[in-house]
Formats: sequence, structure tokens, C-alpha cells
Amino acid sequence: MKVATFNVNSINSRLHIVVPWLKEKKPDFFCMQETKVEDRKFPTAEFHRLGYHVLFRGRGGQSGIALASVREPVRFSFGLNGEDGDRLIFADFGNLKIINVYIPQGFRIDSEKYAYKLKWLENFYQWLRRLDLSEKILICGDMNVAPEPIDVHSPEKLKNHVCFHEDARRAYRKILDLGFVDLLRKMHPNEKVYSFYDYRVKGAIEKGLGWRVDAILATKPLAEKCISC
Amino acid sequence: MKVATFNVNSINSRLHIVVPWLKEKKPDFFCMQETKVEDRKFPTAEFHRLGYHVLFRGRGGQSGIALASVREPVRFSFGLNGEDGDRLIFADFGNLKIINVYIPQGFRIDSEKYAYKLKWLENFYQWLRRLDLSEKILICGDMNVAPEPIDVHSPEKLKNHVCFHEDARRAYRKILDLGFVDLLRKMHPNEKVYSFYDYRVKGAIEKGLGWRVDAILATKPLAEKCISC
DNA sequence: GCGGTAGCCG
DNA sequence: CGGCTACCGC
Repeated sequence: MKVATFNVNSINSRLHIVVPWLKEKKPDFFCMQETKVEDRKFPTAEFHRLGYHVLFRGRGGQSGIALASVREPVRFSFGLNGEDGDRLIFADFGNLKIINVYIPQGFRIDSEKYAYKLKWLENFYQWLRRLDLSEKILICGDMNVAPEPIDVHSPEKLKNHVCFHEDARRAYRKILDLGFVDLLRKMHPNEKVYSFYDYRVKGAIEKGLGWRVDAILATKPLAEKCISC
Repeated sequence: MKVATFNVNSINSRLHIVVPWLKEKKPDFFCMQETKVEDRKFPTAEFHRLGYHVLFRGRGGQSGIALASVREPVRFSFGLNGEDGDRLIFADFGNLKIINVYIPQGFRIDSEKYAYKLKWLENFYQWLRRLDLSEKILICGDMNVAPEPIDVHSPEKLKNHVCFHEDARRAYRKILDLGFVDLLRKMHPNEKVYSFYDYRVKGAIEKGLGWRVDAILATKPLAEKCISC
């Protein structure tokens, strides 16, 4: 079984990358964040053509989330208790449950948006607590949190960044401590692996100025089966 | 010798069409109107890469004009007596002079803009009178005038349109009467040939709702040599 | 920098 | 419809 996650920053502007990639890699599950499209403009047909079922929810402009899967989910829901439906998909595939999430970015630590991010993480934590973690559950997505110093290029300089600030990391850690295993880190305990480079930073990729803010988290029964990440 | 004219409606947005077309057709002269780009953002390198010299003048946003040529002009100027430099290029290639023009559209016949268009046509006429029409001279461009009923899809319905109104046609006719031959009409005296379809009109192309408002005019010594248009 | 939005325009 | 000018967000 293969699972992938990608902050697409507009699915319609990224189809030329996503479609060939899916054709080549054929993941069983493909989680997208920041689809930036209202539901009636979602490119459903493109996914169907590739043999995927697809769940999506967006209001256009910002956020928006989607999950493509070879199998059809037996049930699914959007958001945390009905709120913020364009930031979270829960999909139950019977033997596997997938949560695809786009956690708020938070703008600046002195902003309302950061307070909202911290509250969101707490709500998410409370919502996750109800789950039976002896089941096979995945949380995939853009966490907008780099959990450890190894996950950012300059831990000291970035300690007041909303994606590495101690309060966000603590709130995220609380989620991990429920019993979720960060698969990339499990498979590569000491390796610097980045999932995001800011394209406002000139030469970020060449200079290694990256972040690991995207992740796939698994409950222990599932993490044990992970062979590669 | 091959000459082409194209209202590009933003050269930077049209490069993906213009570049392959130039590679395939290799015209000696390529006249562009509505480049909609200020000079420092003009894609000079793209033309140089294709082996063209290029003249351009624009203030960004609207209008803007450019002329690509395999040969370098021996002299050139923009505008009519220094005015409206982003609507006209005069380029002297020694044995051939080319005038690339973007005549004002005029909005509506009851508007200031239409009065300006008529004045522009008169100024253009006065400017052209000074030329020696025994020389080989071309006027290429978006004339924003359909000269004859055959040049619009619905002559009766469009008689109050700024591009077919009698005053604009009369002013344009005065220019032709200086001794310029409309090459398309010379080569195809009775054929409906359109150079423009309004993309706000649904199905305009399929329904034949076109206009011939673009043209290549030649002085008689040059018109005689025309083999195809 | 590059996605999105809106209103303006031919 | 698809350019433009703007602004917003990450």
C-alpha cells in the first residue's frame, strides 16, 4: 500500500504535475491540501479518468482539501465537528482510516491567526482522542509545524516562526503523544529531510533552506508495517 | 519576402503562440499591436533567440507596438510627430519602409474616444502625405476599421459600430486614396476574409461573426510584386 | 514568487 | 473571454 501527501497550492494549476505523477507512481491514497477550488470547479473527471475515487471540499480561493483513493470509502466526513470543512477529511476504508488535514499556518506569533492555529491544534487533539488508536489510522497532510530542530534549516533563527514556535510544537507533540508515529522520522531517525521550500526565498532549494512541515502519522499497529517513507 | 501582422493582446501572454509560429513561418517582418507591455518588460531575448531584430514601444497596460525583422532597420521612429509613440512604428530598411500601426478603437460613436480616433486617422493621413509614394512602403496593422461591407459579418447592424461607422471608413478611405493598395482585397476581390472575432461573442468563429480590421497596405510599386496574401 | 480574488475593459 | 490593475495569503 502506498500513500502520498502534497500541498498542491491550487489543484487546477497543478494538474499538469499531479496527473503524470499519479500515472507513474500509482499511490493507493493521495492526499491534497490547498486545492484552492470551490467544489463545482474541482477537476473530478481527471481523477476518475485515472481510476481514482475522490473526496473534496473547498470554498475557492484559499484552503480546500481532497483525497483521491483507488478504493471507495465506506464513510467519510469533513471538518472537526462540522467546522472548517475545507481543512480536514476523515475517510473510513474499513481496515484503514485516513485523516487528511491542512492545519492553519498562523501568519505571525503575535497575530489572531496564530491563536486560531493553536486552538485548532487543541480542537484537533480533542477530536483525535475519541478515536480507537488500536485501529489502523493515518493522519496525512500539511501540518504547518516542524516538530523538531532537525526539521528546519535554522532552528535558532526560526524559533519565533509560527511553524516552529514552541507553542505550536507543543500542541503538535500532544497529538503525536496520543500514539501517532511520524513515519518519515521513524524510517530516517537522523536525516534532514525537507518537504517544503519557500519560493519567496531566493535559491532556497540550492541552499537547503527547507522545512519538514508535511507528514504522514500512523497509529502503532500501522506504523509497524511501514517499509519505506 | 514574407510579412505578417498580429494584434497580440499582450505579447507576454502570447509568446507560447508567437514563438512556435515564427519558427514555423519565418516571416521577414512581423508586426505586433497591443503588446501591452512596458519597454523594460518586453521579451527582447525571445526575439533575438529566433534571429530577429525587434523594435518596441509601450507604456504597459494598454496599446504598445512592436516590429520584429530579420534585417536591422537603418532608421526608425515611433509615433506621429512624437505623439502616441505606442501606436506607430516607422522603420526604414533601405529598399523598403514599414509602418506598423495600432489605430485607436474608439469605444462608441458618441464618445470622446471616437472623436479622438477620427482625429488620429486625419493626423495619420497628413503624416502619410509627406511620404514619397513611388517608394516601396507597407502599412501593416490593426486598423480598427473594416473598410467595406464585405469586411464585416452584418453591415446593416454594425453601421453605428466604431469600426464600421461611415466617418471612420471615410477617414480610412482617404488614406487608401493616397495610393495604398489593400493587399488582401487585391488578391481576393470578392472573398469574405476575417481577421478578428470577438471572444465575448459566443461561437463567433463557428457562426462566422468576424471582421476584417487588420490589413497590409502597400504602395503601388510594392503591391505589383505581391504574389500571395 | 506565484497561487488565488475582484473589478475594469474591449 | 481573457487581457489589465490591484490586493491577499503562504
